[in-house]
Amino acid sequence: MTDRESPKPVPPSADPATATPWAGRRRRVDRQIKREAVIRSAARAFHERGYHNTSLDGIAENLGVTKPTIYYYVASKEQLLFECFLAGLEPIRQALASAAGSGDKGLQQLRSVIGDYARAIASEYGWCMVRAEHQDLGPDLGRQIRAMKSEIDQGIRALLRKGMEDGSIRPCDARITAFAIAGALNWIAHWYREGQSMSADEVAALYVDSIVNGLQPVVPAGPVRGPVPKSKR
Amino acid sequence: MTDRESPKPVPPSADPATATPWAGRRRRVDRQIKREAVIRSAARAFHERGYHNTSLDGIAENLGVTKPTIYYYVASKEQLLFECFLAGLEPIRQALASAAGSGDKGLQQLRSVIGDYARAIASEYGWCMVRAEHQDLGPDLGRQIRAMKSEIDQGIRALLRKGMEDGSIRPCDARITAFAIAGALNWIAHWYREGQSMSADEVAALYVDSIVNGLQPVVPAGPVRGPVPKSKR
DNA sequence: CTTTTATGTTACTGCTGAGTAAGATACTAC
DNA sequence: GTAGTATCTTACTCAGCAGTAACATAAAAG
Repeated sequence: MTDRESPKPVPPSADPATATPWAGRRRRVDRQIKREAVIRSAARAFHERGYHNTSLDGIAENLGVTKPTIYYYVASKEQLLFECFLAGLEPIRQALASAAGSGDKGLQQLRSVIGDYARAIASEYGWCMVRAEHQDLGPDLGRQIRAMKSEIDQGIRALLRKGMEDGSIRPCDARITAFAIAGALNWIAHWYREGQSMSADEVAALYVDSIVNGLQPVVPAGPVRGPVPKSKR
Repeated sequence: MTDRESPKPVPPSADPATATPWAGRRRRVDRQIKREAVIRSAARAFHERGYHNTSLDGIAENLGVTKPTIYYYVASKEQLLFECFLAGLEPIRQALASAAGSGDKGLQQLRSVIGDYARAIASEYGWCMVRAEHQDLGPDLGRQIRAMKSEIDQGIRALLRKGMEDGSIRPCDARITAFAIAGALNWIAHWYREGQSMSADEVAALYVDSIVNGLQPVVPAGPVRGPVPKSKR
């Protein structure tokens, strides 16, 4: 057949996104780095073709490697999706944690979380974080994912309630509003592509504005509170 | 129940959701009805287990039938997903069309669309409408789905622009805002389940409120000309 | 009753892709 | 050098499932 001599001609990838630790001849590169490269490559592939339409052979090929190598770094395809999920979730967790650390009012904390959340979803792992389904993972990992998603949800609801208590957020149904906010943000994974017209920061800013201010032409109920620097006045 | 004398006596099967036209002994039932039952059953299964985790054998079993029968009514699994998508999309199309028919201002039209959209997503086909991926369908059907999704998106953007022109909607980025609105609504498919605490109408109303009014404690600048209440502070 | 057609079934095929066993090769340590 | 180990490959197995062929039966038509 077309079986030429196949001494793997490693493609010297220029784009850091396609870069692979298997580029050079060295074999003993930090294991952790290779593992992360596997996860990263998987995340990109899942995002592009969807989890079920992505084969491990394909992921391996993108890395210039064969399938068993994947298994050398990761236990299973499920595990791989799970790791991608974790990578996408982590920044969101941190966003909630750091917001809680500030002494700001509820609305201001929420603004900060929404911005960070938007940037996280726009990242490579955003899609996996949004679309990792418990149905695709065994009962054990499935439960874990559900728990973590719920944790984020509860965090947003808590901020909403806090804002309602301190008067920075108008009274609303915390459950539904949290769903609406998360949904709006999660959807970013469906249309945003890096390197297109808008940067993640720009998207984040517009989302904050959109969610916080809604659609109506409005007048703030009072003088701008809190640490709103140099912009107005 | 309120099931009156119907020309189609399907005695057994209590829950109308699980009802199947293959219940009785009669074979010659309206073909269209059976076809719709297949699509409906598929939609439910896709929603529960995900498209790729659902086998046609399973769908058939739920209907009390075997797989080749499915193929008697539908050309392929892809086609089946496509039909579910169409069933979910149609009400949204109608919502946009009927809103455009009214003489209302942009914001009011959008309110109406958001409500109808929310109800549509909460329906059985909502999940399929949101989650049908062009990657799961061949190039032909994939293109069609993309086109229709884009059509909805453009419809929402048009309403936003209209509202901005007639002053009923504050100035904003139509593209991003449309994405945020659609995302918030689409997410309903991920958490809403019929027969739980909230009806689709209640959800729809809360979504309209949330999207239109945002989070800030505000006072509409619209018809009410009165001074800003000093309730706060 | 006989023929035709609509509707279903049983019993397959064939492919794709996850996961594995066993062995090869390069790196490190001694 | 040689032994030991980390890393990667070739070459499989095996199950699930979309899709099909060929046959069966009920209803309608003549």
